[in-house]
Formats: sequence, C-alpha cells, structure tokens
Amino acid sequence: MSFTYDYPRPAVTVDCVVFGLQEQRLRVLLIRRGRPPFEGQWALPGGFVDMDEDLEASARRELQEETGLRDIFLEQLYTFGMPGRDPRGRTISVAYYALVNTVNHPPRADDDAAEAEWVDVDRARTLAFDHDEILATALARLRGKVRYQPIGFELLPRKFTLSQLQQLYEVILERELDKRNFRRRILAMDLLVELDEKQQDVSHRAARLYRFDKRKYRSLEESGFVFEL
Amino acid sequence: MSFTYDYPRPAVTVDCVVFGLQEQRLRVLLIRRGRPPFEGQWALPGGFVDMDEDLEASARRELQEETGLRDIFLEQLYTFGMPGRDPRGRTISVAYYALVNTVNHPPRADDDAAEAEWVDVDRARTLAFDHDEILATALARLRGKVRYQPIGFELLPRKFTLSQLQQLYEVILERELDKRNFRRRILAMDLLVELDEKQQDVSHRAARLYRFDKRKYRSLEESGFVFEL
DNA sequence: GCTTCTTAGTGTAATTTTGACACTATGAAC
DNA sequence: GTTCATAGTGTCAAAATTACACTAAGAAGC
Repeated sequence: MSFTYDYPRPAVTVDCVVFGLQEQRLRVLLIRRGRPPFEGQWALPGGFVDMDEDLEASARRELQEETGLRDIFLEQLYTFGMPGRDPRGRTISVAYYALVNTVNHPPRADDDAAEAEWVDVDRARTLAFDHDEILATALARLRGKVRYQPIGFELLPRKFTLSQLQQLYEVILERELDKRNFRRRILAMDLLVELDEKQQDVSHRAARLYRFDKRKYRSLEESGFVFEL
Repeated sequence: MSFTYDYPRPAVTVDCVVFGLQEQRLRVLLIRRGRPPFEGQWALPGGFVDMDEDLEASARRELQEETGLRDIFLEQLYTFGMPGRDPRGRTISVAYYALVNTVNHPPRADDDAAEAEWVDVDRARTLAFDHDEILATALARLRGKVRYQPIGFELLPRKFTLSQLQQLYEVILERELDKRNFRRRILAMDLLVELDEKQQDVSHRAARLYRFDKRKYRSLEESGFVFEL
C-alpha cells in the first residue's frame, strides 16, 4: 500500500528524553538501535507519528513500546527539523522530555529496541541522529524549569526525605545548597505533607518522610502563588 | 506531479504569532485568509514547510511573504498536532512567536493573504483553525518569558525612555509597577546605556533616551547573571 | 553496653532586598 | 507668566536572604 500527495511531505517522528535519578546521578534512558540507520548506536526512544494520533499520545505510545514506561510526567520540549538530520530523508521530530522515578521504572527493552539502559547524562554522547542536541536542549530545559515549577518531585518516590529532595536539586542545578536554608524555603511554601513515617533500613538516624501535595500546589497556583527555588 | 510514500504522512506547516506594541496596547498581527478553508476569517500568518528548508527559515519566509516582516526576533513556541485541527487533513503546525517594533514594521498584505492587520490581543478571537489556542499559548509564553529574559526590548524602538519601558512591562504583565522601584531595578542591572539624547516632539518635559546593550547582557549572562524583573 | 559513625534536625544575627510612598524639575502650550 | 503633563529623584520599615555549627537519633561494631 502507498500514499500519494500533490506536494512532498516530511516524515514526522517523536523522540523522548526520559530523565531519572539513580545513585545521586541524573540519568537518561537510551535504547540501542536494532536496525539502520545508526544500527547498534545509542539513541533516544521514539518513532513515527501515527496519522490519527495526537503528538503526545505518539510519544507515550513509543515510550511504552520501547521501554515499558507509562503514566509518567511528559511535556513537549522542542521540534527539530533541520534538513539532513535523518539520512533517510526529511524528517521532523517533535521532542518530549519525561521525568520518572527510576525505582518504579526499571528499563526494559521491547519491540524495535534491542536494549534499553539508564545512562549518566554526562556520559551520553555521540548518539544517533541529532539526539545529542536534543538531549542538551532537554537538560537546559530541565535545569531552567526545575527552579520555578515543582517538577523535581516527579524524579523522587512518592515518599521522600528532605535530604533526598535537596540532593535532587543539587544534582540538577549542579551546586550545593545550604541544608537549613533549603529546608526553611521548601517548608515555607507549604507544599509538602509531613508523614507519620520514617525512612526504613538505613544504618543511621532515620529521616522523616514527606510527600508533595499536588492538589495544594494547583490551588495555590490559581491564587497567584509561584513556586521558586 | 505527485509524491508517493509507503506510509501516510501529515502535512507540516509553520504559524507565527507576531506581537507588537501600539498605543500602549499589546497587538498581534493577523491576516485575513484569502482562500478556503476559513476564507475571509482572521488567522495567524503561516504556511507549508518546504522540503529543503529549516523550520525557522520557513517561518521567516512565510512572514516575509505574507506581511513583509523580516529580520525580527523569532523563537519557536510549541508544536500543535491534534488530529482534526485542519479540515484538509492531518496537519502538524510548528508555531513560532515574534516580537517587533511596530513603528518600523507597518503591516502589509501580500501573496495569499488578502489583508494584514494589527489587532489588540484581547480582541483577537475566533481565529481560523486552532489559532486561538496558539495565540493563548504565545501570550502565556511571552508573559512568562519577559520576566526572566530581556526580550521586552524587542518591542520598543532602539532608543526608548524608562517610562516607555515601564509601560511595556505593565502592559504585558497586566499590573502596575512603581516608577521609582522599577527604575532602581532596571538601572541596577546595568544593561541600559544612557544616551546623550532626549525625546523629541513631546508637549511636556522630554525624557532621557536609553538603549539596551545586548552585548553587555550576553557577557554578563556568561558570568552567571540572570535577568529578572 | 559502650563507643563510633553517619545522617537528621534545628536557630540566630547581619546583610541585602523589597516595597511603599510624595514632592520638585522641566518644558511646551496657552 | 500661568497651566499642564510628564520626568526624575530618596528614605525608611519590613521582609527575605545568607552564612554558619552544634545536638539528636539510631545502627554497627567492638
């Protein structure tokens, strides 16, 4: 079967930059390509957009197919369309970035992807296509956005300690934060719920657990509150 | 002539939300469509992406063709691809937003566009396609971005007074600012060059003119400075 | 069970930043 | 020379930010 048009059309794909946190390092989920072009090279998960499918739905479908991830934070990043970025012909890629708690989401290769793996963002290099550039764009976006939108929580388990939260911000922003000042700030926003629970299985004093109250955030947001770290 | 592919492909377009300032109001440049679909309705300038042309180049070409605008601030906004957004069939639109000093850029209808006009952003409604949504997205982006990137200057003439700058921010952010505090802040950033010139042809005390020093901004930016209003 | 080790958790004082606020200066028009 | 419109300027109180160091808890090892 084939499809004919009066004017030439580019192919349209989606690619996803999935960030996760492992061992105090920021990671990105890559797949090893199982077919040409760039067979055997690391690449971002992604694929062609179906004709009757919304762009975000495409991204979610490809993620599920190639890595098993579903129901995660996903947001459009940027659209890359430089002629020549795909050797198969003109291809426009709508890139998304996603944040997951990697403990809940072990990688899993599937379908076209030969292999899926969490890679340290600083070590992910020479990816297929222009995926280095897409990754760099996603990193810049994450570093910018994390400061004025409470998206960092998406990288942590539902229950977390304040130290974990602080480490998260330190890893993303690449600078150290003062413990007391950090706690004062984040608690003053009144977005965290203090739980009646403590960390388990640590060989030192166990820290109190908190969770992020997304509903409270949404309602504060409506009354003009802006998250800012 | 026709073009055939093994799989169906969406059409890809670019659309531009061009903002300008006129009579202390924020305006958007619209064209009246000269052909179906939505013939006669107001729409954003835009059109189909050529096969060998970068996305931003497409946006600039369409802007020039339809409105005569060139060499302006232009940045990618978001990509809209909901099935059904174009009655002619699946169409994905990469939207850009632009900022111009409207004094230098009078509208001019051209080519496919029957008419081009600056419309008050609050009065622009029931545009063709999903252009209402694109405009709303662009407005939100402008309001967000103007606070932490010095892009507002793109809407003013090269030489401007501090009062004009303040009004600009008041219009975009939709709130009043204190004159003395505004001046203190903006001058403290050391991004404006005080010129040896005053306003001409005003029937009251003439204000000093300033210009934005983009080079200084870039160098401060590199050393970690962040613009913030 | 005592010591050690590791991380949790807490307060204050100095400095800086913010926000509120009102009058004089200049220059054109009448 | 009076009127009118906008330009331009400083201070003080309150709030926010920064820098900074010790005690508390609990598991591990002896």
